[in-house]
Amino acid sequence: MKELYPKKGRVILHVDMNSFFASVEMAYDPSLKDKPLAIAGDEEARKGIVVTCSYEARKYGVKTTMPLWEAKKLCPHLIIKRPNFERYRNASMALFEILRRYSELVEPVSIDEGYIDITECYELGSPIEIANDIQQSLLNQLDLPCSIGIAPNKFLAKMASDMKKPLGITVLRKRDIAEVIWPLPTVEMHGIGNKTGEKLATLHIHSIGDLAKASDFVLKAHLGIRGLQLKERANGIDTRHVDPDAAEENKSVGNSVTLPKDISNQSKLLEILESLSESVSTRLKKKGYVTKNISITIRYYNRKTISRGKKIINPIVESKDIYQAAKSLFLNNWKGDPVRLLGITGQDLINEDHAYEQLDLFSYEKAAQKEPLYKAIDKIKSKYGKSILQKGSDLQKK
DNA sequence: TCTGGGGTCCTAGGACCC
DNA sequence: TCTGGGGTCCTAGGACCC
Repeated sequence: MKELYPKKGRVILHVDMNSFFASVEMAYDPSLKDKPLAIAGDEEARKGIVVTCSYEARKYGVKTTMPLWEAKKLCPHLIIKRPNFERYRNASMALFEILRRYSELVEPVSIDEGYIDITECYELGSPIEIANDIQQSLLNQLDLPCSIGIAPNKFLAKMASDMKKPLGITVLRKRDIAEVIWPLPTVEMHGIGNKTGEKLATLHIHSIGDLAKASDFVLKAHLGIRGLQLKERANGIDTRHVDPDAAEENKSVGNSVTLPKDISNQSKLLEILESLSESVSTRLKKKGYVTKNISITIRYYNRKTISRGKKIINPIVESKDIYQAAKSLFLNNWKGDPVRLLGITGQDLINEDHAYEQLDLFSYEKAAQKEPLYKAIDKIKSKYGKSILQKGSDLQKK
């Protein structure tokens, strides 16, 4: 790893697709081009918020997360489409394939953005030429527009890609920071949201420049170590590497639904938990995980939201086991108030190939202490299937 | 007329142990 | 007649991002 990152400076690109979902829809149906388009859920089912919208729609003031009724008021002829995530995932895979033609060091960050380390790609041209080439390729081959930031590190590349949209290419050097970045309000900074912005304002820190010069002591006291990190970023310092494997591993897999109407009926709520268990189970299996921690989320009629979770000794993945855990969490914590949203998340994920190692250490020994060996094995067999039994018989030999 | 769904990371506080 | 000071693990919640 070290030889990949010698002392000399890096050249990092941040590629950020422009209004990605809307652009994908336009690529599928060119008649939508140059029209005000919003991707949004079903209003009747209380999912009517704008997920993404075209630049044409933005001219009317339509914005992401805006309720649909408000967007329609601003732009009465707004075209509305339901999200089609399979389409977006396919487009996403295609675009990262294109990016990997330029460098192996591609790190997807989300469905529509990623970093590329092109430090070693001098034979492909200058950084600006490479960025241009990437932008044109995505446009010609996928009909998808993007903005690209070019900088010596991830943070500055990210800030740079935000500066010109759509179809921008922006170079941000260390020496430009004071002029370009420092005058911006703190909330413009990646990593600072409204809450932190407000907090900083009470400390008389309004611009990114204020943050860059703020006292370590004050930042540490009010924001913890995160405050010191933000200050470093504000000074253009960011030592994170572009890691192609970063997005490979999941830390959690969850599903949630906002209900079309608030529900107080227990058996209906349990039915919903059951179907959520199935989708979480399916997704865990598809990704090859088992989980050691199930948590549920309950959002009430008044939007008050709680989460309750518990560790599970024996990793699980079957939907009936997930449902079992979710159901008991729910019954132990729900007091009968109308529910707006339910969710189930599996955390503490383990690759299924490693799951039996965990079994060896925990359930197997524990079960064996309390009951005859054959019974313990039966139990494990019924829970985890034959593949585990084979590992179990290996154990027996020892 | 309200405010989706998928995640990650961090932290505070309690339990527990030495 | 007073109750230290670590460390770790776990849970719940908050902030942030796309």
